[in-house]
Amino acid sequence: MPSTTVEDYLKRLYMLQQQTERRLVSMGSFAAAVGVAPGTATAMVKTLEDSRLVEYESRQGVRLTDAGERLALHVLRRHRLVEQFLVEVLGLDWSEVHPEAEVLEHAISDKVLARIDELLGHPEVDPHGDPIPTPAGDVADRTLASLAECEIGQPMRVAQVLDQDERFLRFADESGLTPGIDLTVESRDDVADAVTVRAGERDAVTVGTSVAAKILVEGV
Amino acid sequence: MPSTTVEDYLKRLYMLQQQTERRLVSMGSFAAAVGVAPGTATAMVKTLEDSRLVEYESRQGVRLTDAGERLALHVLRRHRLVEQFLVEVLGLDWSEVHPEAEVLEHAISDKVLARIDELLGHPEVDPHGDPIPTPAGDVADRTLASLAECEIGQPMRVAQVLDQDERFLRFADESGLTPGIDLTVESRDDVADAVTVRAGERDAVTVGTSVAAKILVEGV
DNA sequence: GATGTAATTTTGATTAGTCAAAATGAGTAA
DNA sequence: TTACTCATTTTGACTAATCAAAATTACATC
Ligand SMILES: [Mn+2]
Ligand SMILES: [Mn+2]
Ligand SMILES: [Mn+2]
Ligand SMILES: [Mn+2]
Repeated sequence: MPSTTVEDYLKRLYMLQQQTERRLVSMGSFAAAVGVAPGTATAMVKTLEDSRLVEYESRQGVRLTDAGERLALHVLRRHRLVEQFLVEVLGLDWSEVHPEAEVLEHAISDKVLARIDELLGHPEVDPHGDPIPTPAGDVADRTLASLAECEIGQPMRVAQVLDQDERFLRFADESGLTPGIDLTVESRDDVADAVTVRAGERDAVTVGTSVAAKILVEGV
Repeated sequence: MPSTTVEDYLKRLYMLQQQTERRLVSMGSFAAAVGVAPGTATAMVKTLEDSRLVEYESRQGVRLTDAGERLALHVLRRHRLVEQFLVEVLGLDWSEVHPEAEVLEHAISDKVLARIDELLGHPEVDPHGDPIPTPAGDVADRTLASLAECEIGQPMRVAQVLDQDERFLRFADESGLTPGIDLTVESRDDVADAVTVRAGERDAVTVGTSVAAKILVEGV
């Protein structure tokens, strides 16, 4: 029933909300995230408000209602299950599935989604380690540290990579920074703005802090 | 690049053309097949003509150009491969895949399509026995007889079922009239407008001629 | 040839989604 | 207070896709 466009707006809003205090998202950041002109976002937010999918206070910001969040999580579930499917069943590379899923997430029926979920054995995360919401709309919230802040010298395991960019993901792959890989942070240099990690037998890899911040790890 | 709407118009036009002499399709039948008002079809045909996807002579009819046919066959290929995939890989029933494919055919990239094709072992027909166009746009044209006209008493094999309706397909399934099944036409009664067929050990099944005409068979 | 019918095209409107640019307003600095 | 700045909203316009209903036209019939 909701259009592809509406689904994308809601999904974006959900993701933005996760990073804001009081879940309130400014029109400016919303428009930028969706990739439309500010006035377009204002217009769309008003129609979403009419459909009771968001709450909106002029000049204050916008936030999802419960119905809106439910829908957003449903889209997110489709997106991530599709990504996992494309990698596990069709053998695509994790660096190329995001744009595919961005389209397919709007074309998968509940029935097909359920079959995919089954075929994959009800996975909890997608190829990037992003948690897959349950059909009921629950999202596991692990509190993960990033390579930029975790303890030095402790054995860690990569759990999640916070960037869908194709080039970034290929780089992460080549550097052995993919979900499931065990490693330790060898050193951190604030002046050089760099972090050095070692994964098993591999050569140590040094990356800038902004990249380190996108690799989330859990204790092992 | 072409919209979902354009893809559907072209696919429909291709299928209609197959049934007309000189490949010329009247506006009335085109509009009806797509399910829009006559004026809507006229408007769309004009924009398709601007894109050189169809030839159009006012009050005469419309026909695909080579470029239009190429595109139509590409959509048809996606549609049928998706149907086959849904049945073979995800285990959906052949009676329910058509509407799913009607949406998914617009959301599958060339890359994903190639992987699906590979995973399925390059099938030549979809679950209904419809031929799957090659990537180059070639369609195998078998000349099949239907149960309404084939020879009586000869061993035959069901090759294709010409109706995507869910209820019809469930009925065909229950009657054992699915692609691959061997059978013989026992008798044909013009007065009763009925055809009786027997498949292996099963009880004989009698159907009306209009149904018999939708079940295509090949000699075995 | 005149006329009637039915298919087709044209016209006028509508909805969803979008942008550019003008108008507005809330908060900051003076 | 008064001004200024920058985010936000409003306005006016556009495209794709659609429909209902009026106008046109090709064709068959008388
Ligand atoms: Mn999307
Ligand atoms: Mn992902
Ligand atoms: Mn379709
Ligand atoms: Mn089919």
